[in-house]
Amino acid sequence: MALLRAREVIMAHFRPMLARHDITEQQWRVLRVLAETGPLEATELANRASILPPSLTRIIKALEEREFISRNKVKDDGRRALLAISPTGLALIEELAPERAAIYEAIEKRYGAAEHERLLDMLDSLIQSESTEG
Amino acid sequence: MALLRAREVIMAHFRPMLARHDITEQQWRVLRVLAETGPLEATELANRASILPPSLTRIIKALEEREFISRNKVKDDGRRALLAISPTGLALIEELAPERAAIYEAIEKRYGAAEHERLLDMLDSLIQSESTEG
DNA sequence: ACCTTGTAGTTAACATGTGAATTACATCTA
DNA sequence: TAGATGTAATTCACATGTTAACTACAAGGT
Repeated sequence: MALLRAREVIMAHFRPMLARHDITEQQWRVLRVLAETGPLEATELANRASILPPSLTRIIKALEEREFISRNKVKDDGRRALLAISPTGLALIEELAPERAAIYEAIEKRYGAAEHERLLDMLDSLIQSESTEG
Repeated sequence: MALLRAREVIMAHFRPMLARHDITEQQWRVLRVLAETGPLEATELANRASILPPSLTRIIKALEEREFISRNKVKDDGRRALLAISPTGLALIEELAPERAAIYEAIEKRYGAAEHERLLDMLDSLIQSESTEG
């Protein structure tokens, strides 16, 4: 599957950066979503980060232990909890942001910025066509 | 990551089929490669199926126990072994082939055959541009 | 022959993917 | 208000992804 291979070669560029800071790709995704979107409940966070609930439970636990995120129970509903990125977590994201941008720029330079954008559009279109009609 | 989501929505169509026959996506990929290419050594098989060696070791073990594949040591080199699909495994692949084709046709119908092909070309191009210069 | 280096596979340890079952809580309804 | 149903999150069991370490064998050099 071409999608699988494409994802591999792209992520290969980011792994060294993530390894240096001792976080996984998924933990990074969770932190980025929280940094960009603000506090979220677990279900919404799982959707936005494309992570399944069981995985998210474990990731939250790990990130909480390292104090990258905090959780506050929602009043009036004992099931839900609001997850928010902490100052420490936010600092990490911001520290990685320039490197992340540089890596994407390098990819665009090799592959072509226009091609890159067109590819993203096509992928979004594919996702839409499949997820709506199902 | 758009690549991740795209892969998810595509694979979602195949999962019910695979679950019915009690094989995983990766096991299916291994069997397909062996069916299409003929007997291979583990390293080559891992590359073609985009599976890492440790995973392949486990998958081979599982497929061997179910007698979907066979392994024969290579003469003159005690490290290598030739992996080949068995008649049982081949029968499974051939049984699934029509359904697989139908699913891809349905996707092309929704998404557009030309778009589909263009997307594959772009992905291959991306893979090339990253894996060669890396 | 011995030692070094390289290669093919495997094992280990930990994180995530995936589906099913379970818990805790909400809500609805009789 | 008790019971049925629905929802959010977790837990369980197993398969894979990922890196590092390790074993087994091969090839070369001394």
